[in-house]
Amino acid sequence: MIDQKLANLRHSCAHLLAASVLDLFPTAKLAIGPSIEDGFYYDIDFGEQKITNEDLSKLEKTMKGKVKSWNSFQRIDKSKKEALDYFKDNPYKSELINELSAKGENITFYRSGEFVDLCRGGHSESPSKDLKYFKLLSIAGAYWRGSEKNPMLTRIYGTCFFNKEDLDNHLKTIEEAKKRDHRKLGKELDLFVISENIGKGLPLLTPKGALIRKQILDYEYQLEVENGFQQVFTPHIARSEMYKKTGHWQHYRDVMYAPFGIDGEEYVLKPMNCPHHYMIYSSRPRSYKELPIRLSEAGTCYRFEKTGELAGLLRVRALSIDDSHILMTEDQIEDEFRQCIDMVKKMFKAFKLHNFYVRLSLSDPSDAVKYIADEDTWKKAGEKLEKIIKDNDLEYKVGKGEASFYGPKIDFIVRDSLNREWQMSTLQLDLFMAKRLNLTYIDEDGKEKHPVILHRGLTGSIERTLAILIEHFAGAFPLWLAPVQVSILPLSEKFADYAEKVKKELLLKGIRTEQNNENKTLGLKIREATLHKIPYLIIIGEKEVDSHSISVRSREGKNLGQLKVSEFITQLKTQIENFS
RNA sequence: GCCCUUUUAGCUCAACGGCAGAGCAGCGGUAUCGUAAACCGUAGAUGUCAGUUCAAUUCUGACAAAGGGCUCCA
Repeated sequence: MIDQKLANLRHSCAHLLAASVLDLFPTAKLAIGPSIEDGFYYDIDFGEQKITNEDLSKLEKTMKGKVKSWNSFQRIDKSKKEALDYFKDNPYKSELINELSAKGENITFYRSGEFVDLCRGGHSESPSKDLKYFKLLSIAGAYWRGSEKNPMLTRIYGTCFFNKEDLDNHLKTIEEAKKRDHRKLGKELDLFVISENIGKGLPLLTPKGALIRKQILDYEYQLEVENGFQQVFTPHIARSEMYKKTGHWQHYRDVMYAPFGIDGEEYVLKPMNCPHHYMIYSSRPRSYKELPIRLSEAGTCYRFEKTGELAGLLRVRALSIDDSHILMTEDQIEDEFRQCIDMVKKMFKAFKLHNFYVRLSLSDPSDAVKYIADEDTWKKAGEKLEKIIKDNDLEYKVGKGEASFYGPKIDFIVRDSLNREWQMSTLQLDLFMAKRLNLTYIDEDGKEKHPVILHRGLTGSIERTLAILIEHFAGAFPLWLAPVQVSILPLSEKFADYAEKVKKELLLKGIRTEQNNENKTLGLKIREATLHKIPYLIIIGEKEVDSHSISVRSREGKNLGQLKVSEFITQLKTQIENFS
């Protein structure tokens, strides 16, 4: 958590920015300027004027000059009328004032130097002394009050610290983080490409990228087998009619691609796997004895994401969801959730992802059109999930309005290299769909009942997971995930034959091995392999050939000395098997 | 989709409105080498389409793609 003093400093810096903006752009209209996790921003309506990055340094200069006369922030209480009068030309402030007054809250202004702004307070006590180490970072667009129906304001982001060292460190951290950006590493390590000819948001996995994907899926498959899941396989399209029945047509239409005709029937690309799995369930009568049925598939889905939303592998238009649908009786809910939570925890441990949090995603009753209407069922489902979270000792935040249209969910959120949050695992409780599609089972009393459905995404999206893992490991994947595990570097062509023999031995034992016979110096070969983050290098020269051994070097630069091939294989195997 | 920014060779970067230049990678050779860059040679580019101009990589506009945000979301 950010301490209040720093937040106050940053908010004060937002005031300073706003005052300087008015100096340089007198007709600009201020909206709001809060402090945020890594700094602050101010949203401003510049009207017809355009502001560019060059203006940021001008603004910084003005801020540096202005702050010298800012000795304090003084509170000024105003009546609604006085306040509205002061901001009569500013629709944003007026809107805020009217709202505050409607809620019966006090209306306070704060003065610093000659600048006065509507503000609830929380400032630096001596701005002229403390407010020195700041930087304006970027210009962005942001809709007033976050709604795309409102006008777009210009948002200026900045950051601020109490001393130069903290500021420099922060800026350095941002630079460092850019180096582990999965798009940059994806190119450098040859893991995936996005071709303009194929289309945006449609990543192509290269052999190395595809290998990591396979490793992830193989791991999950093993985990699922241990937990009683069964794999299915389903096509990428389905009749539009199906989605009209599920309600996706009404609630999900804007991310589905336009339908196309086959034999006079209307079809769409599937935006999720649920209906396909349900139809497997309903293909024959089900007994309560069969439940829970856990169907699973890494299914590729197609979603229309707006251009501006696409981001490397983190947000794509064709995504593979490691999707499962568990159909069960009501009294199996707790056990199934517990099992899935354990699987998620285990998987996160295998990926060494420790920095994640849990979000209980509920509906937002004020946005009723977004959800299937039935308040009682929603309430019941939400309470059930909250209890499950508590029973499993998970710390959580509540995400109002984050639910799926068919039910609340437990989401697992991780961060990327730029500290942005991304949802990975998701466990969704669905008390609606079985009834709606008339999915049934015969219970012990001989009566037909509707199963409860748990939608489970283990990583959520394989593409996103790949991106998160690339950034998390900075490309240096643990041995079990590394696309190339060992590279053999013969000192010269003379040793290529012996190297070939060693390579065969490793390949035979399932170690992913490459051999670099290029006519290059050893130093260069080591450099290249290290830059490609290959976990182990085997160096072969006269010594090794003579003693029937190999020399091993790790990607960290450690010389592990000379050993027998069989010893090395044993070491690798142990490491691979005990990764989690 | 919207706001801001960017686009020069496979990659990283140069070039006042006046002949587009380098390093690495590639290709052809030479050296047969002991733990992060051997040496010589060679080929390769201004995102697309308009406009202004005697002259455009450079200025203007449209389009495309990419990046940072907003909205949305796995």
